[in-house]
Amino acid sequence: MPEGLEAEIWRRSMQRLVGRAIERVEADERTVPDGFVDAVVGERIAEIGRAGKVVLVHTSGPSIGVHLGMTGRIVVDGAAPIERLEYSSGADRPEWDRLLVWTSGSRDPAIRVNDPRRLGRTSLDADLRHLGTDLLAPDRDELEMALARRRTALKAALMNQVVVAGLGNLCTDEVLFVAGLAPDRAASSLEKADLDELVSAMQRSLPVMLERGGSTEGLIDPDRRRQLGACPRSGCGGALRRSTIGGRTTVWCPSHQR
DNA sequence: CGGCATGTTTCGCC
DNA sequence: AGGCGAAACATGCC
Repeated sequence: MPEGLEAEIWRRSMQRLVGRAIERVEADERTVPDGFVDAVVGERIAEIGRAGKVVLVHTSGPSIGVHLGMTGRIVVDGAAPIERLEYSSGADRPEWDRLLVWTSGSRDPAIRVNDPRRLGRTSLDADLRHLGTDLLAPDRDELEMALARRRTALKAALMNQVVVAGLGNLCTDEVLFVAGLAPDRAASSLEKADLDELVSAMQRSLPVMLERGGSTEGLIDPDRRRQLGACPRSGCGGALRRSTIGGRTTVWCPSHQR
């Protein structure tokens, strides 16, 4: 579920936690660093941030980085900002809880990270300097330089967090679809006009998906990813295709993406 | 049962 | 040396 858009939704929903003190923490030792609990108990939550797909809980002590892997989600004060779990039943079983944070004056955990597949990780003061331009505020020149030095397919480059922080499989397919760029093009083959189109597509499509609820809310939605069928771009008349690019299932329209 | 899944890290090969 | 693709990781679901 989590790409940068989901992380942003959780970041916003966690603003209410600012100012509270962390009173108790339970963590799955396999998904947090050594000494994690002792390092954060007693600290006050100062600010909630985001870096790409990572939700950052800045405290009066260390900064906690929550990465949700493929299937993780965050429940805030007992309420889930994102209920829908596309690739699981949504059962939300207690044994899938990986991190529980209780704060002053709350009965439910203020933060509950639930992750069936356990590919998510929690970090302390992680070095985030290697991340590329953010998916919700793309810097055209930075993106141009990053893409120019890649020799992979365009899609693989965009999903690399060093190139763009926060883009995952679904958002990348959506952005390329809107931009009219083929995912299997060489990343370094983009011309000025292609770059403009790519940045514009990110600026137009990602905020809309964000407001609608996340990565599954684009034109290339989960139903189309399964069923394929006609290209949803008006006047295109092409047919969606499924390919493997950059090791990931890719849905695109060879008719208008070039 | 086989295959697939919104992600990252590791390994081996250029 | 550094970057790339495939495999590994871990678990649930169709």
